[in-house]
Amino acid sequence: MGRIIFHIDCNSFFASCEMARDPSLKEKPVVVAGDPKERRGIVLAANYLAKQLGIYTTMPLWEAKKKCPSLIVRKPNFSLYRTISQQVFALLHRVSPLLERASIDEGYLDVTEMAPSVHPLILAENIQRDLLETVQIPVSIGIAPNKFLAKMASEMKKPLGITVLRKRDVPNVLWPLAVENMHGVGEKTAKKLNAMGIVTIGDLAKAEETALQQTLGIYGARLKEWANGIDHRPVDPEEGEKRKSIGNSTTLPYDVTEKQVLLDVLRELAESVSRRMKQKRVVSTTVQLTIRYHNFQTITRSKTWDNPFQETEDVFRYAAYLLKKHWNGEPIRLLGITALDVFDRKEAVKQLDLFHYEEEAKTEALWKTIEQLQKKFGTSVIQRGAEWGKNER
DNA sequence: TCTGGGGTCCTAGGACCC
DNA sequence: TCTGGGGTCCTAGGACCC
Repeated sequence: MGRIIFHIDCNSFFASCEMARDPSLKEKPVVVAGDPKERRGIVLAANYLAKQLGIYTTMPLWEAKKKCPSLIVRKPNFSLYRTISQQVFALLHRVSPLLERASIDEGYLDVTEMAPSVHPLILAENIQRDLLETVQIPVSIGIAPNKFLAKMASEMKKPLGITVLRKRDVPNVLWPLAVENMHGVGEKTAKKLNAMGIVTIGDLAKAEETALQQTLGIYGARLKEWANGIDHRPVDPEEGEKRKSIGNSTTLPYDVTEKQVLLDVLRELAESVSRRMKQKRVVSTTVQLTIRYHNFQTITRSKTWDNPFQETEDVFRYAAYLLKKHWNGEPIRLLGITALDVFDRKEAVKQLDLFHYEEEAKTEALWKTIEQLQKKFGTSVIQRGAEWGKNER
């Protein structure tokens, strides 16, 4: 039995959020971008009017303004985006709890079980209309038998598109596309594939597996499967919720060499990471420090400690240790702190308890052995529970 | 006038243990 | 007086995505 998977993708999400909050922006070209004075002047999101003028995400803001002098620029407001994202997912969750969050603005829904009672196309139209009416967020929806095809389908019609992609459509629809249009193929992989003579998704689908394996490793085999429309990954609600790391980084307003300034920045980052860890009720044993130098060379250095931590003071101390140890003294453009492999605080308590019990069990076993030896040889040199101080004197 | 900030997954080498 | 092979953990970095 085939599955029916939806991929729901919010169109120009940050820009849509700004327009939802301020409807006067609707007929105007809008981007969300940071402050160029703080060296954060790149486009994070562009609405469709701005996109029509050739403006795209990651474009430097000055370039976008050159293309459109009347461009409206909004500072990013992440708490607004998180709030609206929650509203979007709350609505999707009411459709079905088989919902996996893939990022702040996209998710997968497994509606296989609903198919007998409602036609998928009607369902998709309802979802799209509800989201537009209740939270003013336009979405595109891809409908397909698996996650990969659903993702590819949602990309095909924007904004407010609904696209069905069946397995049998793959040769006609997917294979003619350039390989870099495929989800999972970035700049580097595209270059490698092109060098092997693989230009289209169709070429990839028919490529020889051993050759792929050689240049791309295990990833090559997966890409080939996807290119053939095969993807067995389940829609897993848990997967989207569990965090594996929590980090914060910041580009500094100028390249910094003063140690005290760097430590002040680290403290602020540590506070933020610690606060977020507490919110999520997780702890970690590994801190990673990211340093981006003035020339954009970026290094990461990490260290694992014995005891789980969560407090600002610990995060800061560990990050400062890494900075002291690894900074080569050159001007720094960006600093970041990440708590890696976070886990539930309750697990940490359990682990500590287990450790405790284990140690106790070992001690207990040792005493039993000693008691047995004493029985056997009839001496009692060692007394259980003896007060060592007294005995020694 | 260059190039944000939040993540995930995979690889690979060395240490260490058995 | 020559040097196996598997498993796990730690660390660093690359690629990708939104």
